Order: sequence, then C-alpha cells, then structure tokens
Amino acid sequence: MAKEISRRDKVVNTALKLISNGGFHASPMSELAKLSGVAVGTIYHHFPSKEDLFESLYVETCTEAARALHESLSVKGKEVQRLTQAWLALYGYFSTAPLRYSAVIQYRNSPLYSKNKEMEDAFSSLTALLKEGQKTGKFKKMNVAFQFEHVLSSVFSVVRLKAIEKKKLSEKEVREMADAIIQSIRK
Amino acid sequence: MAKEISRRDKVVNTALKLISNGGFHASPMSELAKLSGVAVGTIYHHFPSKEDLFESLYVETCTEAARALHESLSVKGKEVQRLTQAWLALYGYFSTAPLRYSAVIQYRNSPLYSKNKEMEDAFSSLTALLKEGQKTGKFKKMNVAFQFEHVLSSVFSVVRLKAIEKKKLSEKEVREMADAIIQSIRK
Amino acid sequence: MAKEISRRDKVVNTALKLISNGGFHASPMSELAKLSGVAVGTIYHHFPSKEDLFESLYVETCTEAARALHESLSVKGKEVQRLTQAWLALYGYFSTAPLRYSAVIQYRNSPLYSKNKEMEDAFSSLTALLKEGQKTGKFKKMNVAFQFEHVLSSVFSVVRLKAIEKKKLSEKEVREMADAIIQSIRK
Amino acid sequence: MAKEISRRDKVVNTALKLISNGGFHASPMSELAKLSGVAVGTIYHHFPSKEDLFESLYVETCTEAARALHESLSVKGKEVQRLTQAWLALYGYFSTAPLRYSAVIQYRNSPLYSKNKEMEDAFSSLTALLKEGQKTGKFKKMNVAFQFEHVLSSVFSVVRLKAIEKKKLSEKEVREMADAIIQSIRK
DNA sequence: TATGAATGAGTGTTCATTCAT
DNA sequence: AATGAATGAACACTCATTCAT
Repeated sequence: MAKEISRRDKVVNTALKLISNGGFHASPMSELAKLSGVAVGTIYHHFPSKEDLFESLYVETCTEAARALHESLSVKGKEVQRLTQAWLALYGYFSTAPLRYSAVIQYRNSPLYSKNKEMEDAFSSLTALLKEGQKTGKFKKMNVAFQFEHVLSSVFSVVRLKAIEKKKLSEKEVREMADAIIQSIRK
Repeated sequence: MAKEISRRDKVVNTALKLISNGGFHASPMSELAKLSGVAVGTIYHHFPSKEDLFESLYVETCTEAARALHESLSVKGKEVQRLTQAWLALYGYFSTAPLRYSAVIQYRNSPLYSKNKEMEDAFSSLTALLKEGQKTGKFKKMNVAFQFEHVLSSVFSVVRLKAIEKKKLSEKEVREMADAIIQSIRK
Repeated sequence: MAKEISRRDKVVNTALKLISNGGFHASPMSELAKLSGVAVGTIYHHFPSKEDLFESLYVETCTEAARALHESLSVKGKEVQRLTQAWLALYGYFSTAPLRYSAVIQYRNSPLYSKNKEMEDAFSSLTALLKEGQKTGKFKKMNVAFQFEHVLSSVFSVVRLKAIEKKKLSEKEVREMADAIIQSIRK
Repeated sequence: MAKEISRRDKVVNTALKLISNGGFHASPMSELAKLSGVAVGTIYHHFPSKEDLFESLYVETCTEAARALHESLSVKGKEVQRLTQAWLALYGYFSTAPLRYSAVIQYRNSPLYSKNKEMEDAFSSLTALLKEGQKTGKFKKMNVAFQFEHVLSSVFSVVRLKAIEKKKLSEKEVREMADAIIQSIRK
C-alpha cells in the first residue's frame, strides 16, 4: 500500500523548506521544481503564480493554526485560563512546524502582506476572547489590536528561540513565558 | 549659506523611502538612482553593493536608536523606572522615524540578517539592564534573550500600530502599553 | 432531430474567432479547447498539430471560395463580364465570412505560407480566365501573377473596408470598385 | 576614419533581416542580440519591449517612405502625372528596401496594427492628391480610403513579385502596371 | 474517441554591476 | 568623484504536445 504524495503536496513541502532557508527571492521556481521532482509547468498547474504559491503556504498555515487555536478554546474556563490555553496551543502548533512558522513570518513581513488579513481573520476567536476578557474586567482595558499583536509576537519570539536559534527550553520555562505575557494582559 | 545635501545622503533617504514602500527586491538600483537624482555609478562609489547599502541603513539606524537608548539609560534610577525610560526612548525614536523602522523590520526578517547581530550589540545596555534587574530580584528570572525580544517586539508592535496602520494613540495609551509590558517582566 | 455540432466543427469555429481576434500566436491550444468546450487532447485527435489546424482553416476556406468562384464562372459570357462575376463572387463569399477572410489574410502573411500555394491552385480558374482574356485581346498583356494578385488584393481591400473597418458600402459603390479594378485589366 | 555603426542601428538592421526571414514570433530577442553582436540588455536600453522594437521598424519605414513620397509630389504637374510619380516613388523606395517592405507588410497584418495608423498619416499627401483629383474631376469619385488602399496594395504586389518572388521585371513592365492601376482611378 | 494533468524547452524581460569617459 | 550605456546571467512564466486513464 504505497503512500502516494500528490504533486501539489510535494511542491508545498519543498517550498516550505526553500523559503525557510533562503527566503522567497532566493527560491527560483526552477529549483523548486527540481527539488520537488516535478516539472515547472506542473507547479503552475496547481498555483497561478509564485506569489500565489507562497500566499497559499501562508493561508494554509493560518488555517491549521486556527484549528489548533479553536480546539484549545473549545474547553470552557475562565478567561485567563483560556488565554493561557490559546497561547500554548499556538506555541505548540508553530514549534512543531518550524518551516511553517518561517513562512508565516516572512510573509507577514513582505510587501505581499496587507492585502491579506488571513491571520487576523482566522484568529478572530482570539480577538473575541480578548474583548470578552476586557468586558468582564478580567483583562486590562487596552487597544485590542495591540493586545492581539502582543500575544502573537510573543508566541513567535519563543518559537524563534526554540526552533530557529535552537535554544533548549524546558516546558517549565515556556510556561513561565506564557504566564509573563498573560500577566501583562490580565488585571 | 545653502544647505547642501550630500549625494550619499540623498541616496540613503531615497533608499529608505523605496524599501519602506515595496521592499528590498522591488527597489532596483536604477530607480534608486533616478529618484535620488544621481547616477547609478555614483551609488557604487559610496556603497560597494546593493546589499551593503541596505545593510548600512540597518546599521545606521541601530546606531541612532542605540544612542537614544543610551541617553535614556544615563539617568540613574530604579530598574523598573529605567526600563520604562528605555522602552519609551526606543518607541520615541522609531515612531519619529517610521521609514527607518520599516527598514529595520525588513532587514531583520531577511536572509541577510543573522550574519549581523548589530542590533543586539548596539542594544547591549538593554540586555545589561535586564540581567541586572534579574540579579537584584526586581525582574523575573527568565531567559534574557526572550525578555529582550519581548521588549523590542512590543515597541515595534506599537510603532506599527501608530506609524504604519495610522491608529491614533494617545500618550496615555502608549504609556499604558509600556507599563503592561514591563509588568510582565518585573516581579 | 437535434442539430449536433461535431467537436471538430466546434473547434474550427472557435479557432476562426480566436485567430481573427488576436492572431495565431495569441491563441493557445488550451484556450481554444476551453472555449470550444472540448479537451485539449480532443483537438489533437482531429488535427496533428496547431499549425495543421490553422492550415486547415486556410485550405478549407480556399476550397469554399473556389467553389463560389467556380459557380460564378460556370455562366458563359464575355471575358470582362465573367471577370466581373468572378470578382463579385469572391467579394460575396468573403464579406459573408469575415472570420475566414481574417484567417486567410493572416495565413498568407505568415511564415507558414509559401509552403502552400493552395489559393493559387484553387483559384486556377481565375488565372485561366486572365490568360484567356489576354490571348483573345480583351485584357492587357501583362504579368498574369500580377493581375491575379491585383484582383485578389482588391477584393480583400474592399472586404476589409466593409467587414473589418465597418464602413457602410452600398451595392452600387462596391460595383463601382469592381468596375474600376477591371478597367485596369481590360484593354 | 572608422565607419561607426551605432548599436541601435545594428539591432535595427538585424531585426529587419530576422523578421523578414521568419517573422516576429520566430525572432527571439536572444538571437537578435547575438546576431547583432550586442547584449540583450542593450536592446532593452534602446527599445522598451520587443513589440516596440518592431513597431519602430514600421514607423521608421513609414517615415522614410513618406519622405520619398513627399519629394515625388513636390514636383508640380497634373494630377494623373503626379499620381504616377507617387506610385513610382513608393515602388522605388520599397523595391530598394525589401526587408523594410517585409517588415511593413507583417506589421500591417499583425494584431499590433490598428493601434497605429502611422502609414495613413505619413501618406496623407497621397490621400490629399486623391481627394484633389476627385474634386477637379480627374479621378473617379470613389471612396478615398479604398483608392488609397488600392494604390498602396498594388505597389506592394509588384514589390513582392520583384523582391520576394524574384521575378524579373523590366522597367517597362513596372511602368505598365503603374499605368494600369492609375487608369482604374482616373476618369 | 475523449480527457486533462503533466511535461520542459523556450521566451521576454529584469537588474546588479562594470567601466570608459 | 560622477556619469550612464552596456552587459548577460538569471528569472518567472507560457504553451504545444504527450499519454495514462
């Protein structure tokens, strides 16, 4: 029973590696094709353009991360507890998928971004939680966009330390970081 | 007595605009030359290569920001107070120079980075403050690199909100954000 | 009894539209397939190659035009009268089938041509008429190839005025043009 | 004293050869560069795009032909005589520059055309002559655009016979052809 | 017959860099 | 120092054609 990987998936996987290595502009379609074991035309059969391909990486990743986030928030609990779960869920997802972390970071800091608020949309349940916490008085009253950015960028900072800079981080340390962030949000 | 702007400075200023607009790869040297009112060859008299030019932007900016940071830290005071001053100094610098903020963000997320720890070095006084605060028990004991990233990325988040996304932020709001961040660091 | 259009005919009709619009090189087989409601492979079942397909358009059209020409020449009469009939027959055919006119013009001015003297062959009865007229002294003695070209290109000029440039031309005007041309051929 | 041919002229000359041979689409820029002894980038330094380059060929040629036309019409005379001179001038120009003839024909039958009425404009003195002749009663009253096309296409037919199909044509024969055409225009 | 995913050679164009003036 | 014409490797993308189903 052969494990068939679709050509599209081969391309996606190779693209994640390439972009994580040298970035969008250091990743020619020809090389992507070669490393994927696929013809150039085949890539264009699945993605209309290079930009689209890399946008797909971003959107797909947002969707996956949003699913992890959603599951973590499905458990009932107090706001602080739920925020902790959310933070850990996002951290869990991205530290397990460092290539996707890389792709997301690059996309969000590229000129392609801003057309695309996928992440903000996908993570709307996080925004909702923040608003709710502010309303119930559990969280500080503060610009929600800022709090959102704050949570997200702290997750990314830790993922970077662990997955990119290869720092050893114990579970306890990670948990402390999460708590520190959340402390800056709760009242 | 006319205020002569050196050709080098013209180039630097135009480069900041260009990179802020479309990014490194969307900023051809030929256009940089044209918009600067300078010949292509002239740019190469001042900078050995395109990469070098954009690295210079980064290094220069780090140096300027470091100066602002240094001044803010020259005032004696308790660790928490000094950290607040440091945060506000960095915020002050970057929110006044949004093009340079843009250049720094892009550089730090480009493959050119990592050769270049300019910012960490330039901001060593911030790292020193964090270590000191941990030692004296004022700050939470925690991975210093993470705390550093955390401070920096929070500054950048707020600058982005204000300078890029054009959100109106009162001084009071900014101060609250700073306090929130610092609360997550202090004991 | 439904009027079934064969796939081949669908392709031919679409090809005529496409080539008339943007020309041979702006008409990819993939688009031809899509607009025809047919798979790419199906086109290749009916035509060995793209060049062949467009050559078929030309040859088919020549054949149809030759039939019209032939019918007009089957009526007996004096050379001048018959030439007039021939001119009007060709004009009639092409002004009714402007897409085919377009295809013929393009083919005749493409590098594919010259392998293919289909039109000269198909229109041999016109050449024969010209030769006959010269022999009987009704037409000027003159290079027959030139006279042939002359007649044909005048037909095409008028078709172009009417069908492509949408000039309103009365039957009387067209007749005058025909007469003018023929006057330059007759003695 | 070396005869310096500018790079631009080298490109133009090679382009005329190439397009005359296999047409626009069979003439890659890379080959054009190689045969011109010039770098690809250099072509783009002088022409914004391939289409522009070939349009330039057309426009330049129209301008040159218009000059020849203009000179021939500067001589005073009766309308018929002047029309003859005009016809012969155009014939003279194009039969001496068969590559340019080829380029013009191809351009006029390509989808690029129609944006560009250069030839009609450049040859406005011919149109003017035709109108004048109709007004003074020397020429048949007839659609001027048609008469224009008629004159032009007859010139092209003869050039084609001579320059492309290598038919030997004596001066006398050419003159007879000219006369025949003009006979179909004069009253 | 019919399909359309897959192929990959080929093309127009860009742009960092050089160097003669 | 300053200029900008010239260079050519590199790239994204196209599209005629094939072939397994």
